[in-house]
Amino acid sequence: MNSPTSQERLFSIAAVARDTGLSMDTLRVWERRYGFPTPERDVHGERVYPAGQVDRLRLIRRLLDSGRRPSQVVGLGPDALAALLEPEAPRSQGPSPAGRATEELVALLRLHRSAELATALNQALLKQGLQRFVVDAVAPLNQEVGEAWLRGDIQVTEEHLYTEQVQNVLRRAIGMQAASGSRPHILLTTLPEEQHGLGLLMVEATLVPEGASCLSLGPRMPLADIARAVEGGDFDVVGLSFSLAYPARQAMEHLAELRALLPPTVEIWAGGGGLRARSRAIPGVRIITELGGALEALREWRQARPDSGPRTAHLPGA
Amino acid sequence: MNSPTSQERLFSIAAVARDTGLSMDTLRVWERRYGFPTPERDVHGERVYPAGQVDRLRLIRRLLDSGRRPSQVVGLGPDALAALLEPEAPRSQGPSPAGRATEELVALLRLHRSAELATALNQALLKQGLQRFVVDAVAPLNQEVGEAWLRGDIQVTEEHLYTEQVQNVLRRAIGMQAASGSRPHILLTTLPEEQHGLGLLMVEATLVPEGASCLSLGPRMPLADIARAVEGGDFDVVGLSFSLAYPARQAMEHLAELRALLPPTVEIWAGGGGLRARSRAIPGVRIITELGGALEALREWRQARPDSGPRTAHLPGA
DNA sequence: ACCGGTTTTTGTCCAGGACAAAGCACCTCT
DNA sequence: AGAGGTGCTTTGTCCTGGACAAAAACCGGT
Repeated sequence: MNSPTSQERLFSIAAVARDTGLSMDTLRVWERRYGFPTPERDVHGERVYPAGQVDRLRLIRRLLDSGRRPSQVVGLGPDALAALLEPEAPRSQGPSPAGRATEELVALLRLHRSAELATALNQALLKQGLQRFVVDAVAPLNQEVGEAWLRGDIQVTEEHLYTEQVQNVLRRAIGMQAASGSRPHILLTTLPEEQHGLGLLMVEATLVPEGASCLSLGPRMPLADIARAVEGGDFDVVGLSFSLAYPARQAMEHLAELRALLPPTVEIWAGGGGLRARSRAIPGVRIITELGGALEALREWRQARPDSGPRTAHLPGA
Repeated sequence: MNSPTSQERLFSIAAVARDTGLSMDTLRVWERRYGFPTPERDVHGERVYPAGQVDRLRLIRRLLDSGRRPSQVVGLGPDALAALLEPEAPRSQGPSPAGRATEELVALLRLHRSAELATALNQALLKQGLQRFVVDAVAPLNQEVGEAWLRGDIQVTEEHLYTEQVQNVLRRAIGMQAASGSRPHILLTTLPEEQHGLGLLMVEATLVPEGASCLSLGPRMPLADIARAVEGGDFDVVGLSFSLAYPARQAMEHLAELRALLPPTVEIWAGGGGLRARSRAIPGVRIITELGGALEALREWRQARPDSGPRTAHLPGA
């Protein structure tokens, strides 16, 4: 009860791993190789990290996520780290990457303005309609929030608040759409190491108005269970979302694995920022690089099976 | 493409850890101590688990969750494991613990009946009203689903589906309630190791109709960030939810830690199945053992500050 | 029957080594 | 000059086998 702020708090290696997203192995090997972090030891000889080093590790994590390599940044002092993080912003200096509306919404991302944020989101939804709302409002907001978080302009709490509010709006809107039962039947989920579930809702919000039957299982579904669900479920498509934070290498690997588990008649659509077109394509897996691509995939699927959907094409010609 | 089913699939230790919830350390130490699992080795000498052993590990995990100890069950053959899992059911043989309505809902928990499930949930909500819906329908359903999952009656996908649907219903209902802005201001979240976010929504759904201003940050918020949010946020209460799956020991520990971080004027309300009244109370932390307790806490808070809420008491007498 | 102390069980952490996959620079061939 | 291969460096993950503390189970005494 003395002075909780003055005496710096200490964290176990497991706690640090949780808070930073770095594995315990990585933390130990960095210490060995780069001389940072330099945890103290408790009575039992176990690593104990002061809060300052944890913060520094978080900065490093941000730099890694934005493309740097560990040898460049681990072991840099706090000031040097800050200097590296700053120049990120002006790289797209001209007209702000997101529209003005987006910026105004970001400004509402403070805890005491949550109600206003909800109102603004709902208004945008009403004005634009669900699909355009997702593409024109939520998607750029997502990106902006992500970047702001990378820069440290936004607190964890505010990022969570944002996620919650958008989720509320999207879920309500999706619920409004009557379940059509028409084809294709799409199973939506993410792989187990995915952290963010928002992308899933965005896809669902895009597809449901088109009359597709989406069944969302939420995030973090083991591969084997996806396969089992598809076996007994009469699905045409499995849709997967990969956020930017997704461990890049594993994505393709797991997709290939899943492809092997599913019957070839079931398509796999995979999308999201975590799938930059780095690797070559996997046969039988459709990579969707932007939100609109989901609509395109849907259209093509229906064209290939003209007997399925109730309202396949709007115009006979185009 | 030969025969994907005949040749058993192989999993890396990391994959098994993800799928079973056991840590890699635990998997290795079990192998050393109990002689199970017995993974093969790949070209590089790394452990490689056949699918059969992974399934067996999942069974073991269930038994551990239901109270057994590793020495009893690790190393048991598949048949012995199944025998142990079976007798769980008839223990509450009489009138089914959950009402009939609950059982009917559980029966809808199949992937191809998701629409019916949603409809049934919504009907129940309309009939009972939000608060009673949470207490009388969702809470027993939660428990029933949890038990069914433990017994293996329910697939992972179905459990996720349930969570998604209930979330949809609750979020919509909560959104309907106009934000009152009146006291108390409650910050709702869970600690980082919490897996389930449903409890949070249930609390919110209970409190919002009473005119409390709830701000939910969703699950998995680091302690430090909770403290930072409260500092600048004008909150009266921090509400935390602990599911049954929460690592029991750490709960009290972390609550004490959080209590030290927050100003003493801010109350902490903690509830959920993860807090069996095992340990002694922490001063300044209110442990809420059942859902109704949240309402009670709210009432007492307002009684202690008669000037705050707009509609504190309904009747002057009782 | 309950309670305090002792023993067993069990998960986590440690050190330090090894290696493959990814990234990167350089070089060659068309 | 660009496409593509080759070799070096970086980096995260996995390995072994040991140690130990917290929790659970046990046990004997009142």
